[in-house]
Amino acid sequence: MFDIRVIRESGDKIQSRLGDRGKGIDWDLLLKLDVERRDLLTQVEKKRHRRKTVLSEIGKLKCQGKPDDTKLLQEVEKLAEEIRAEEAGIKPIEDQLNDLLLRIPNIPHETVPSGENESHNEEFRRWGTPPQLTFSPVPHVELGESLDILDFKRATRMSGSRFTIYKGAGAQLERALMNYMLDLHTQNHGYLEVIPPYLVNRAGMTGTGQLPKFESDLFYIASDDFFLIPTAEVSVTNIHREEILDSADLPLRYVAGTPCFRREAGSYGKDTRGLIRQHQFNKVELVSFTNPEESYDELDRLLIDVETVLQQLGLHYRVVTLCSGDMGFSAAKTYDVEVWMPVQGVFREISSCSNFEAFQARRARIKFRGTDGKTDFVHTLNGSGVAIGRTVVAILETFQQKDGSVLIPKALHPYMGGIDKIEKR
RNA sequence: GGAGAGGUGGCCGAGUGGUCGAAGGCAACGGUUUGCUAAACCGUCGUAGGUUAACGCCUACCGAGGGUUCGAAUCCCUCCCUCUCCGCCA
Repeated sequence: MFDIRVIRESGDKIQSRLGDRGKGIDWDLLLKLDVERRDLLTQVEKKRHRRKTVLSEIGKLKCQGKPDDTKLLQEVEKLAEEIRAEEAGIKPIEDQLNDLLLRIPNIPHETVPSGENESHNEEFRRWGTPPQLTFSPVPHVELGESLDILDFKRATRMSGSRFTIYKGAGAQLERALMNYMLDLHTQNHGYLEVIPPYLVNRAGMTGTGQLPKFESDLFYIASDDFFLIPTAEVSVTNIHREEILDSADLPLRYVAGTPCFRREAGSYGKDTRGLIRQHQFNKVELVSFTNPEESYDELDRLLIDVETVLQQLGLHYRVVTLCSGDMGFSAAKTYDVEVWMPVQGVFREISSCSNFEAFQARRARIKFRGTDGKTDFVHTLNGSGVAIGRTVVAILETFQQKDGSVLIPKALHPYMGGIDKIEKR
């Protein structure tokens, strides 16, 4: 979200930096509403001031036991009426202005490549090599079913498409990954583990940028006006909503392993089979709150923390810098980490690490107090560290053996109760 | 779900109709004093919006929204939240 004052002063600059992302925004209307609002506000405030003055005069007379001054009473009554009418005129203007502001996406950082879609993303670095298999790899769906660790059919029966039952070693693998990642980030990388709510209210969803624009992507509980979180980013970032943090406490780093719920509206026909795109999936999420001048260092750090997971698991991946057109609404800069999927022979997103700068902080009113006593908005960042379901896919497909079994990466052994291989039961 | 109590500045806490954006305390910050620390003393010390070149000035906010009144932190209504007891439940 942008400060209307900044748009007022340097709207042209913002417009040009937004580029294609700023298409469809009515800048003239924005500025017109801003002027209208301030004019009306000035008028009302003058009248309120006059009213206050008159009221205190009336009060003084009362206290002195003097008779009422009808002239003053009349003036106050007239002012009250005018104020009420003018205030009523301001409200819709403010609402409209606010709604427009909430629908402007964040400005890409200057280091973000410009481009319309993912074909313009830039590879930033690459780690490892694709596994050299002596046979043609089996897709994780068939592998999971033949090992009896994934059950898509029965899940569909009770919940529809894009749901899965994990069974036996499959469930254990999912749980092992979650615990391994949480331990890594808390013990080695200094994040504080939290288990946040999975249901949040409208204000929370607006704070991180899901609302008002992307309501159709969310599962909604109408009876209580709750939304299911599409990512722990929402609840963890909202931990500090409407707070003023102490600059000395920054950066604040949190990690949460939670289920995520996404309607996947508009993705019909995409990744319909398997674990890749689910309505419910588990993810370990990293969230940082930093001082503004430190946020890009923090993004680098966050990215490395995420990459450590894949390196320890021995999964081939690459990091891409998203171009302006492929970035999410709230992000100023995003690195996607893409893991190698041997069956499809492509890299698939397994983590997304973003710096939102002050975009979310402004919406959620998360500030810090500097040593000079002044307050300013923090910068927020987050990254998946990493998506569990897709990690399961990568492990199954990368470490599968000719006999249909799957080797478990060493890093997970302590979490798998001594098993180092998943075999048919 | 039922009954009751309550929501005031970073925290504690006073304030039941006008002079209250709000006493007092704690914490914090600046200063004086001082081997150091501590203590004492003085001062500063909420958020947001508008306006100004700036100092500043103005407006709003005592959970949220309405209402009563010339006037509301204070009275009334609705909602939200917290706490206690009961019910239910893991």
